[in-house]
Amino acid sequence: MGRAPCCDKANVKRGPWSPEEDSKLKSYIDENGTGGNWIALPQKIGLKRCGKSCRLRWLNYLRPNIKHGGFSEEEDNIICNLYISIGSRWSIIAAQLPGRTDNDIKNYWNTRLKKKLLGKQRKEHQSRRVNAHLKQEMMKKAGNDVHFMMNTTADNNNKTNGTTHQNHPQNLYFPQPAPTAAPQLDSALNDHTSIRKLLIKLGGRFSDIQDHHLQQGLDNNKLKNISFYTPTQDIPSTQQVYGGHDPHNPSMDWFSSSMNYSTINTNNNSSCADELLLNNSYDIVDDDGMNMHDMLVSDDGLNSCFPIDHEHLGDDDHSMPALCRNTKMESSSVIDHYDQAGSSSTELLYGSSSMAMENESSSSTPGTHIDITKPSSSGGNGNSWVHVDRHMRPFMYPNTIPTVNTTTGFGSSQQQPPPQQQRVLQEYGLN
DNA sequence: AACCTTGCCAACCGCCTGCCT
DNA sequence: TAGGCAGGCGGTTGGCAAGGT
Repeated sequence: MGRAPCCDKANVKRGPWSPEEDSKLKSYIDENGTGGNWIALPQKIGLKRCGKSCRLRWLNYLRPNIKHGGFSEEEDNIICNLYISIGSRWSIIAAQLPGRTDNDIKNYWNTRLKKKLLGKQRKEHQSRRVNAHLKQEMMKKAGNDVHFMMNTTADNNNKTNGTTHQNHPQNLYFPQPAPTAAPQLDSALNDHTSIRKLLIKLGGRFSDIQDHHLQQGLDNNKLKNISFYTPTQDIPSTQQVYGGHDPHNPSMDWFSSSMNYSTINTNNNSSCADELLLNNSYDIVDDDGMNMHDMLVSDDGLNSCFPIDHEHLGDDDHSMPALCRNTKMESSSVIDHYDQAGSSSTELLYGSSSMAMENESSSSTPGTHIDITKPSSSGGNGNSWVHVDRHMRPFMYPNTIPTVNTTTGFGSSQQQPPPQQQRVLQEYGLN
């Protein structure tokens, strides 16, 4: 036996609201408020509507300062960012967008934004496949013994600085061709996963990184120590942004709206920890110029990681670090190294003693190279180059944004969000 | 012109949560 | 402490409009 209905459905009107009904409801609430009882309200007004229906009508359409349609790019970004972090918690998302209702955002996401993003993803996917194909073709032509970048320490000082680092690393060696191949989405990916993968490429980060890596075959147990931290400094004062940080329950990750490859001042004597700016993400590009994925450097220098997207790697790239955990970005740190299957294999020594930084004479030269020395039992030097480019500092979310009460609509700046929402806001550091 | 498809979105449904008695 | 009730919320539906055939 189900729950009793909240009202007598036989005696209530359903369907679209008439202007008269709207007028009655609005004028009554303007004068009297709801009286804290939506169920009783329609009887007071003489409306043959369910109390819940009245509440919804008020919240979604009649209350002041409601905006409909015309979502801005910034709002899109915020919605995407929050969706990545907390999923379909529309009321929470709506609370961060003044004038927007959860219903509006939900509809907008389901009908437009999701498709818009998937459309972008198709283009990216298509472009990536063409790039990979071109790379293989070029490698065949060049021969296996030819390297695009020399990786011996002796060569480092002789390199011409900055000549290959000006733009996005994916463009360094392989010009971006016009897409010609038919788009092919990975049929194994469901809608949500596709969006998440796309949003990673757009600069977002998932809090539930376990899910992401599990999809790539990594052992969940190996990921327990990974933490992402939300930056807390250098918040742009003019940008309306939101967010939070809970090191034990990481949630609000970053969303970098664009790339900006900045300088990492490097010299042979400095440690990597000094040079890789904390709270920034970096592209990791292998020595073939292929973008492997992003690296995140946390605010305490710990728990950096290299979530490598194997989809971008060629067959010969699987020996590159798939994931590095508990990494302190300084001298002689050891990075756990997992292969694509998630098995712990070798460790990478990552520190200034084994790190030969490309000699960059000018601080305005974007990018740097970091030599990751792979220790071997024979003591040999298994150098391989990764290219590190700094992303633009992502916009971050201070905890100072007043919560808009979408649930009552009254005196929104005065009232607290309902308990459920308060709890979730607190959980995600949005209160 | 008629029919069909698609997109959009207002409104509803039903479950969950928290408050009150 | 348990049960009832109302609020809150996310998923889903249904109707309308626009576009396509």
